Amino acid sequence: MGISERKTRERGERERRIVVAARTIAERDGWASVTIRRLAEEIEYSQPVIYSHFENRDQIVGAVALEGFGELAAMLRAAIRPSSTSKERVEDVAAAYLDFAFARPAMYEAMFILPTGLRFARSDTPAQLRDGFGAMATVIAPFSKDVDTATETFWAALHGLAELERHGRIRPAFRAQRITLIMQMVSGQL
Amino acid sequence: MGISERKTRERGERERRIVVAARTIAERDGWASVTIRRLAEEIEYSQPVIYSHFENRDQIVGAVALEGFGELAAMLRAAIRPSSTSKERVEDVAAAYLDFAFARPAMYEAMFILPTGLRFARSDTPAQLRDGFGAMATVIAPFSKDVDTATETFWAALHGLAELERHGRIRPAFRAQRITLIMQMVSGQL
DNA sequence: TACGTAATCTAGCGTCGCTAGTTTGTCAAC
DNA sequence: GTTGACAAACTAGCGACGCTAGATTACGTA
Repeated sequence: MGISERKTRERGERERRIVVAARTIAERDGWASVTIRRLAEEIEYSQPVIYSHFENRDQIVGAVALEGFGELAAMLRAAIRPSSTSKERVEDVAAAYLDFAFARPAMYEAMFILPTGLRFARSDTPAQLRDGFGAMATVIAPFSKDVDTATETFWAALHGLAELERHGRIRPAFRAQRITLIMQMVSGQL
Repeated sequence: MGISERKTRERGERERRIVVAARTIAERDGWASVTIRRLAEEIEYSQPVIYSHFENRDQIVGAVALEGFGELAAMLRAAIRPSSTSKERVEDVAAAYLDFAFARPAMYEAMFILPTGLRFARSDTPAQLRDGFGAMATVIAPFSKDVDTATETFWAALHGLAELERHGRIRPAFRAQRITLIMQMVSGQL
């Protein structure tokens, strides 16, 4: 009988609609506007139905963030062109990272600022969470013996640049120069 | 007549008590526990009194954050020892910055994560907000022609390290190695 | 057709930020 | 000393939040 399969499928589709609604509202009106009541209205079910899909609001943010990590990883990988030099690759990945952060501020917030219940560096950590790191590690590898530490530092530098610029605390006009300095850290020379 | 002076003074003291209470509660129970109701109870006045001192909750967070910027600046300046080499100074300031972030997570959150209504890079920007940057610029200056950009990048790297480690996304055990890499960025050689 | 379970809903609890409207306190003029 | 005006502080409550207990409806199975 395909009945229970249909139910499972419909349930999955409804969950998707919740996540899509959360993301859409967040990107248009900010995360403060993503309320359980509003999501329930959006999917045309009552509020408790939301809680049959997610334990709490944070987990909904987490579901959106997980999508974001997948998309960030894809963007970083896409930025790596085979024809580039090793240095250009690092530069391109850095630029792609910041582009992502500024083009999708709500998504970036879900991924790095808001509580999400996501667990990093564990055995059950989803692939999306590892993949972005992997993309960065790929371009960092040629420059470092301790790739993990170098990648962590590279990532941190990019994250800091994204956050401080997003909050208006460093000058947007000098973004390229700052990336150049990051390059210097990675490559060990200018 | 000293009556109005007394009133002004008492009003100022009450405002201090609000800020101190907010900070104390935040450091003990997190910012979510800092509610207007709780602050009112703490200072033994009704809730509207809080709003005669601050426009809204964000401004209270901002007042605490402002204190934090002053204290961070002081800690960074204290980390600069006259006997150190230029490189050691950068290293000491970096370590002091991260120490601050990890020792006072609630304060760091108020300063860099939460909405505060504070305005940076403006004519009316308070001295505290500029001073931490100044301390970093002091130790960066010997290594760079464009001190502002280099300091921004240094600051961003430290902020990123603090945030990613605070959220458990990079390995605490490798903090020193990451600082070494930041040094490399600053000094242009290992 | 009757039943038991699963799915969904209504209604509401406790809490939040914030504020309208009222009461209380204080000081100056008569 | 009484009265009136203004400032200070209070009570009470609005609308919204996350979340949930308990009632109701829909539906596959016997």
